[in-house]
Amino acid sequence: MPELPEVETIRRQLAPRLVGRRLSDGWAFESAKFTDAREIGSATVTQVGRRGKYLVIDLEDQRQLIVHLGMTGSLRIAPDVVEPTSVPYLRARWRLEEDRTLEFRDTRRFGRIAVVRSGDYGRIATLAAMGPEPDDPQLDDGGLWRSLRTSHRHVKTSLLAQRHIAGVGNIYADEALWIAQVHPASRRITRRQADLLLDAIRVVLAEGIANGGTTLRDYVDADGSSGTNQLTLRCYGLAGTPCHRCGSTLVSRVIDARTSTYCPTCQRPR
DNA sequence: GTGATAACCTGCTCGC
DNA sequence: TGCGAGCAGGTTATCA
Repeated sequence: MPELPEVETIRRQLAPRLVGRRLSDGWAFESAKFTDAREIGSATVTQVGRRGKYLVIDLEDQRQLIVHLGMTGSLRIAPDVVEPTSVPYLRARWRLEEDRTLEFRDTRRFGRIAVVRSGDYGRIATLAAMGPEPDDPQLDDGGLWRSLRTSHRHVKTSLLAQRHIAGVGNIYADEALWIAQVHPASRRITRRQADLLLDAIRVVLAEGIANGGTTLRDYVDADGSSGTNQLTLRCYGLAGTPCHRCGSTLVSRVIDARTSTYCPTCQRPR
């Protein structure tokens, strides 16, 4: 389930292989989520960027190819094939030179592809309203706290909404909340808790990038390799095991339709 | 405008 | 062994 570290890992791998190369002959699986892939025509890649969990590929003609990997999406350079439908779960494909293709596979079809004029994200509501990147200085000095104060939702739900801070998903939210000792269902957090939470988010995302992402089941990078960050998780998916900090048993609870794991002792609700 | 909830989608796990 | 139900979860749409 790609979050910021997984998307950033893929971005770093794809950038040197795509910049300066021409995409052409886009093919798409028959779904409105992917058919924009056909709109590329023929265009040279000038930059491979990222915004939150979205890959943003700049094209020479002032357009951008936007790719969201959803839960099971992968983007990689692969050998060309005559018949795209013969490739399992292939949802989009663009030809590169030298009999290579850029292919997007997505088992569950939760991903999305869009081609837009540069910066025109009106069709992609989450991207249009995306909050600052985690390393953005505007989150410092209480910036995250002030933003979270505007919402009365559960703090974890706010983190996942992408409006207050970009790129955090279920795994890294659970990890950061555990480190900061904040209960995921808190509706109000203190300035100090928010500061600790911001630091924790930065730590877990940096670890995730350093470890090449978290592979629980589907995620692979642009080389088809799994990440290793799942080996360092402190909380996510560990319900029923002892808390590394206090020894209490971690518990799992559904909060706003998202499974959340936390320590009932370290992370007490306010 | 905000918050809550259902739907999308398919492979995997578990219980019978 | 085989089948069906439930679960996983990021985003969007809909409703209150």
